[in-house]
Amino acid sequence: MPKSSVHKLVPKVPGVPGVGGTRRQQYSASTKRALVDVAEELFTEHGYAGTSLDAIVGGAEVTKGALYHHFSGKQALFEAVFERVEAEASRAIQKSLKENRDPWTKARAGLEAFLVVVQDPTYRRIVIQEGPSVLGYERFREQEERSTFANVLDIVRAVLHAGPWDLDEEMQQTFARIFFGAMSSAGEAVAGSDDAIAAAARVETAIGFIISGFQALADAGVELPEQPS
Amino acid sequence: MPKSSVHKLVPKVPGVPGVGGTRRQQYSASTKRALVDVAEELFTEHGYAGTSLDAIVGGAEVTKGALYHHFSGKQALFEAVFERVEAEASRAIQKSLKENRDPWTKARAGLEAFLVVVQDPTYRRIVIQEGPSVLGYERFREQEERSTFANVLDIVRAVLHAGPWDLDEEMQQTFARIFFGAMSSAGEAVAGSDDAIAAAARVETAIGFIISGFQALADAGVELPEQPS
DNA sequence: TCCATTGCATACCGACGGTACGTCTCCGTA
DNA sequence: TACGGAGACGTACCGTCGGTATGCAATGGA
Repeated sequence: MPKSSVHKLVPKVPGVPGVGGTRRQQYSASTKRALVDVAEELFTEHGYAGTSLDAIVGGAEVTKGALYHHFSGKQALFEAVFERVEAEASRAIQKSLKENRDPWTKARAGLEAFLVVVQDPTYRRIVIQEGPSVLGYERFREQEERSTFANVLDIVRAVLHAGPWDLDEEMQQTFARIFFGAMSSAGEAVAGSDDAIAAAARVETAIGFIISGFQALADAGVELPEQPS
Repeated sequence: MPKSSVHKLVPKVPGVPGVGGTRRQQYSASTKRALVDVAEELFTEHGYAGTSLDAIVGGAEVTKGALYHHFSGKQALFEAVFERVEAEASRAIQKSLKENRDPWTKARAGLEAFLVVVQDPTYRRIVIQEGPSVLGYERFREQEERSTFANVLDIVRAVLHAGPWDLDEEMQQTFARIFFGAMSSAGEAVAGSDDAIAAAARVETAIGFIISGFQALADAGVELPEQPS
């Protein structure tokens, strides 16, 4: 029963042609999306190792032939899921950033958005929990670098620029790394808490306090210690 | 050739008896340690999924029978490795903490020790990279809670206590989580950097700056914002 | 000396990731 | 309209690996 391709069940709609390439291409893209959809669901629920390819292709009502036609293997399929989840998270954060202009409030808005994202079970499982292990830390870092981490870097740049400090690129990256890790870990604490709302409030208070420390140093005109180069 | 037990090759030393139980117990403990040793090495090098039990028992010169006699399965073996790596890291950090008394310098010493630990490839791979995925986040958190994280919590308590703030338990935990995540992420940046020494220096500068922010707020007598409870 | 227990070795099973190959359908071209 | 090729799968199969069942020999207490 699940052995027949879903495409044959979808009749052609003659009135709406050519919006996404030929019919073949549309069908192909549809099965590919179905595979990623099911994989995202199962990976989130049972983890990477706990999800068999048979279960994925069964859920998508195709066979392994289809899977290996679109992806080079299980890891590549996971990577596709990973990228989609990451991209969506990044978009959500960027959206909240555009609504603010002042660096300090922008930072707080970004923090709030990140805390929402990190409570999504899919993001937690796919990106935070399984990501480093499945992709390896190198590929994981590369992916993060141009999505969620990029957002944090933007915020940090803005905040640092608001102070009297003139930091080189690497120092900005270091600060961004630190805050990114802080927020990831804090997000985990929030997501794992019994009362997520209260936990999120505590995190916002704590990081807000740290930011206040920055502001205090900025107002006092405190310089960074000398960098041995 | 690797099928014969190593124990038979070790003759009894009659002059040194009873320091670790009977001969049987000594042999048993020896093979168990050999398994954990080899597992730690292979897990570090090839990861959890990339390491087969055959490779482990081959390296330890025993068979799967021995492995399954001592451990309930692959995951249990990993857990044994994990605990040992974590315990050693925790010990290293605690040692550096005892050498300092002032909270602020204690914090900086702890940071320095942590940055050293996190550069150990074994710790990175076993604890940070594979830990959450293999153990699941719940068990991972439980383990961290009573080892490395406990150290960070101690430091944070000391620093917070040095200020004019009176924070409840949960708020202290929140701050500790934040700093723990910050240092983990920073450690990753250090370990993955081309010039680890320079990167470590940048991290120390950055976190030192954050701590300075705390000190500034403490000197100014700034209170934490109201907590909605 | 006896024998139950411990500590392992051996043989084997099922599941899973991956591959080889066959087949059907669509689409451009003559 | 006929057709040939390529894309998009389906099917059967293989090797590996985690885990299990069972046997056996050494050990050490009685």
